[in-house]
Amino acid sequence: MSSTVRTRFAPSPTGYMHIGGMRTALFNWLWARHMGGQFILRIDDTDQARNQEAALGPILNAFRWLGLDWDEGAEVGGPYAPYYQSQRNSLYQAAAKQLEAAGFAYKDFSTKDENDADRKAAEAAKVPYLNIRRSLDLTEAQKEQYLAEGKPWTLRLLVPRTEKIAIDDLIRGHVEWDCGLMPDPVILRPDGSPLYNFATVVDDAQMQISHVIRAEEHLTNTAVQALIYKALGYSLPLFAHVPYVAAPGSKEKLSKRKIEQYRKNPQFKRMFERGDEVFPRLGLAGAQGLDPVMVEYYERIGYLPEGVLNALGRIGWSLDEKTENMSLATMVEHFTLDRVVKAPASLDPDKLFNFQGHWMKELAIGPKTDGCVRFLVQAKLLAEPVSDETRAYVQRIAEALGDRLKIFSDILDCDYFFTYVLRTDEKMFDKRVKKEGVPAHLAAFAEVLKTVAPFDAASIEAALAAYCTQVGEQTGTMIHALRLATTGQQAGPGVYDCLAMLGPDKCVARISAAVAKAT
RNA sequence: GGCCCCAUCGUCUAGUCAGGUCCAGGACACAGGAUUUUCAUUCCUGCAACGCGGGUUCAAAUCCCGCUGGGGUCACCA
Repeated sequence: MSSTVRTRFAPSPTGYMHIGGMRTALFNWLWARHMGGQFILRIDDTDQARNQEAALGPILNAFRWLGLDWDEGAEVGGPYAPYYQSQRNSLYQAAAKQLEAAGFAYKDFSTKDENDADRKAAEAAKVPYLNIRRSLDLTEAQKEQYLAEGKPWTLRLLVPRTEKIAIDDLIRGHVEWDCGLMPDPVILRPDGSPLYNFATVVDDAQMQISHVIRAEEHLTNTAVQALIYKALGYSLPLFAHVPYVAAPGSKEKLSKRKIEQYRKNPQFKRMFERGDEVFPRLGLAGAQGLDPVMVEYYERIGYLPEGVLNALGRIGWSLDEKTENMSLATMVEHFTLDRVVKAPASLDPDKLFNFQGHWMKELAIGPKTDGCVRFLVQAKLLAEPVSDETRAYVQRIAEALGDRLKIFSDILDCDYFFTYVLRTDEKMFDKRVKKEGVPAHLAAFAEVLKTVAPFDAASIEAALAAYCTQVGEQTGTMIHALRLATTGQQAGPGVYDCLAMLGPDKCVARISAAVAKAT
């Protein structure tokens, strides 16, 4: 048995990679890798001229970002090239010819209008629609004449209406359809171009795909496809229909079309809001239209591939009864189709964020610093080229930030380390700085700071403790006041770390400015 | 509406195929507490589910039937 596992993902170039589609792709990739087989990335661009590079770029980029490589397919080629449906027309034509010659397909001269009318009539009569096979009654002479006249025709598969067709799905089990209820599907348009259900079968068969792992929404298509496999004389691949990914807190398929509605989704809301906050600062306002349905959103806002992958892997699949945090390698090692659930699962932004936090915590300081630098540069808080000294500074901030940095764009909240803006949250300012005795203490402590050496967290802490003891002021009061005066924030890394990183000059200047404002 | 699929805490899930160890386990979220003179982390505690009704059985979340509910799909889109 030459049973190497070959799976594929076949996106059509839509200009973005859908997060749900990515999950399906991941399962395909995982299964291929788990079994030591091949993963193929084919491009289903049979449709329109909406296509090509601009529309495909984000999709390939999503795979690269997540580290999901493909053995054959777009850009890399392979033994069954080409991997773009738009370039495989001769294959479809040959297969169509074969079907027609064998009597499994026929030319249908009916027009779309006629078919629509038939469909409406069936609907009105409350009977299932079946296309009326008028063209089958045509004599050879009539057909010749139509052809000579150039009357347009489509090629339809002749469905064996007395039969049943069944598959044994790896996830859903035995599923059966009554062919008597199936209209003859069009497999070739009047212009000769193939339709999805036909092209897919020709490609999957020719490319020796062993497991067709795809979203459940294709389950119904499988009946037609199975018929085409049989008519073409191919044996069926194994099918595995995974549940689709639903919108947060719902059972409805996550859809790009419902984006506006998702803005109000309580769980999605935070993601949108963070995006609205961050993307403009990164120079990504408006046009890009980044939203959490797209994989690109996560990359741009600073998620780690590990976080996204981990979350995706836990939508509809589990390793066992308790493992949550999984690397790609772990998933490859344990992934099996029989542990994929049958019911749709919704994307959980909270859980995704939690996985992200876990992997960010695991990330070594080097790459973490690189990520921060990248975002700081993009937000123009740092200018390129970034010197070693600056990089070291960012690293100190990243270290001080510790677990507070969840996604890379969080570093933008620390802009006070790079620029000075005295935030004017008046209420907080009044409460912490413009408070009886505090401005005077701040001014006095600023003088103390000038003499602290070395200017590190420990020395500053000792100096403040000594000062507070001496003047009989609460340390807490001073800590809050100092934080607000120097960073404008109420929360963040330890205040002594902040002061140390800022350095004596900036500390003194900012404290003076705050004191001036308060008096 | 026809066809098809699905049904365990708010959410992701374990358990269902091989009925008992499940008055249902883990995680996220949420609430409370401890640590941290901030925030984050960490730790502890709490909240919370087998859709309903029949069967089969000594025993059902697990098997069978029905109902209800949810969803997918019905193109000369993919």
